[in-house]
Amino acid sequence: MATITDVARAAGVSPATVSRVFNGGRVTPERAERVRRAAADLGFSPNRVAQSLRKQRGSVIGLLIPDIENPFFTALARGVEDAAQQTNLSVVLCNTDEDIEKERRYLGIALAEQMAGVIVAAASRDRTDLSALAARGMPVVAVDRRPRNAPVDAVLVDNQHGGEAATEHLLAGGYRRIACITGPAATSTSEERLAGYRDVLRTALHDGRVPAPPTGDPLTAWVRHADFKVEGGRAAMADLLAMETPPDAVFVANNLMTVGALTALREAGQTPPGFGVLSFGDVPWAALVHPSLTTVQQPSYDLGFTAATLLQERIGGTNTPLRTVVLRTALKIRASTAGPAPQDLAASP
Amino acid sequence: MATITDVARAAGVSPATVSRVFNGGRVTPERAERVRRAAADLGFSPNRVAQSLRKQRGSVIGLLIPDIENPFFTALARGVEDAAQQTNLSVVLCNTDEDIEKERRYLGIALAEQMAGVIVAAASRDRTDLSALAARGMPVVAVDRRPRNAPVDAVLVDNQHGGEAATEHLLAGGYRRIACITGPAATSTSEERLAGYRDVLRTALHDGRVPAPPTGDPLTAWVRHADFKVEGGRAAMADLLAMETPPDAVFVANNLMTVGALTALREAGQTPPGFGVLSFGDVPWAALVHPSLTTVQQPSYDLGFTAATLLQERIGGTNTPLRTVVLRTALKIRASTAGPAPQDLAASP
DNA sequence: GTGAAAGCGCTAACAA
DNA sequence: TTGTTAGCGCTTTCAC
Repeated sequence: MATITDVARAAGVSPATVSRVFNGGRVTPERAERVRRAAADLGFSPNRVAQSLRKQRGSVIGLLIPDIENPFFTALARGVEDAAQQTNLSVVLCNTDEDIEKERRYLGIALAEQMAGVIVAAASRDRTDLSALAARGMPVVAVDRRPRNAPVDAVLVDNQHGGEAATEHLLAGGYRRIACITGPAATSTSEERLAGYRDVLRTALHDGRVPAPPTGDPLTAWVRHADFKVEGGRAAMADLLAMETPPDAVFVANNLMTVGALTALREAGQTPPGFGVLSFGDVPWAALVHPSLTTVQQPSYDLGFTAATLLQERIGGTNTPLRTVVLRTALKIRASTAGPAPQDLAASP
Repeated sequence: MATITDVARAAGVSPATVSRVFNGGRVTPERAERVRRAAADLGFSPNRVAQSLRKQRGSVIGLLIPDIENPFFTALARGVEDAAQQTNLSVVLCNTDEDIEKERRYLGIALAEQMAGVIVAAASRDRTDLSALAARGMPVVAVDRRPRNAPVDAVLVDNQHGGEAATEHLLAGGYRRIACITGPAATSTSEERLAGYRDVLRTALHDGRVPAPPTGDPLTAWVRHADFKVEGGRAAMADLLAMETPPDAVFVANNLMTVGALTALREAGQTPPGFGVLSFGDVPWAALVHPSLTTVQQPSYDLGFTAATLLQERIGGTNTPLRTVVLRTALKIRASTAGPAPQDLAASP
């Protein structure tokens, strides 16, 4: 592998000059040309490791996501990658598996590899610790999920609003016993979507538009926390269906749990829209699901693209105050929430 | 950030001793303990960039895959990651997008970052160029797809056999006009799966078990090449259905194209098993697809795990001759190939 | 505009 | 077993 010194010798200049040619320093055109030719001849390409060591900063950005098998995050990753192309930073994808320990390890690696910056969808709102990076002055952008008390830029969606819109829509469709399957309580997105659900439901209960469940806190009885995975969604839905007074619709807080919930419904012989189903986030290959699913659409790609853009600004040295960008979701109405089955309507008082 | 020199000073030893403590050199227990304590106090963790520069080899392995949005590859990636944990190498995921140029860039980065090794699912059988890595002595393992003439270890599945089993099964189910939607001709997996289809079909034509299509080469008439993506599968299926004598079953060479093909079938008012559908590779969230799909199951996770294991052996310095590991696929029979509709049976002579 | 020289943090060869 | 020393390939003063 040719080094900068080899090129310098071949071009009859000093290594410093070669470096300048490749980094936009001032060099007379004639010598620059000689250097470039020599470099091409030798197949030289600068050693990024040496560059990183010397500059105390690499040209890789780390992207920490909790579930590489969730299409939401792969779309987000694509957004990050596309944005990163612009500055020829490369992206390292790290799958944290919703595991705080794995996440901690990867953050350590980011530090040890002197990465240029990190984009993180935090495994936990409270336990994700970004302080070491901050201390080192490494730029960090939080994406999708907001870690508490971390002094970082953030790119999020309007989760609460999405949760509200979803629940309103189910109410408007005639459903009266609306359940919610949300994610881990330690995740900001879970809680915000749930909060949206609760706010709308509270009002509806107050108005008398909706009956209270026979037992328990009406804002809790039909709520289940799961793990954002398919199997978790299935189990939660099965649990809801086994209740004495089961719900007649469900708002599911992410795409994979919706897949699980639909499976459980089918096993129980229920189908939308007789039983209403609304998913936060598009279900992958939803075209194959019948009936088509009403969803709160997430701008997953843009989430990634925006985060990478902000990060690159910081890496470039921007000193603006911390920014939080909130991207809009949109309710996409399809068939799965068209209204409860007639017998259900008759049965409700 | 504390350096090895800081730790050395704090512990009253030389930097070399500190290095030895962290790399398994011989150090008296007492001093080793002092070093460890000092390191802990200072929050020291070795600078991986400096390590890489000095050792001329990093602790990152590159994984180049053609489509990060395909669950087959994300499962494979998980396998790689899990295997890599064992030697605490980290994995950089690079999405080449089936684009030979992007792939070339990433291979260059692998070199410039002095990665420990590379696992690659080649974008092209003929045009993927691994020679620069070979020249540099960087270990490489090909996974899923075999690049031609590259002197590297490979981990593959028995594509041809899978294609044969699939076609046999459709024949046995009573389908008589079996189409094949395969991937790009430049990809080894496409061609091998197609070869399996053709071999079985050729025999069946010869035996007279199957009628030749009215026009064209019987081994080509019902074959379509697409791009391994959903939309490509949809278009290919639509094209097949528009034929004067359309097929009555299809063998689709990958999971995403199957999603597309199913969409096209639905649009045309056809449903399995009346129209037989068999997918090479599991369709994501297949549980939601009705009827359930017969598939050639791929060991995607193991593909990745095995590849990473081989790679790590090479990185460790194994000098065994080149190995090709072929993993078995398994035909998983479900409902989508249960046999053609009665009227079709009646109609065929 | 150019080159000489120092040094980023670490490890490996050698000497003690 | 331990320390000293050199150097991985690059960028960046600093002097010219």
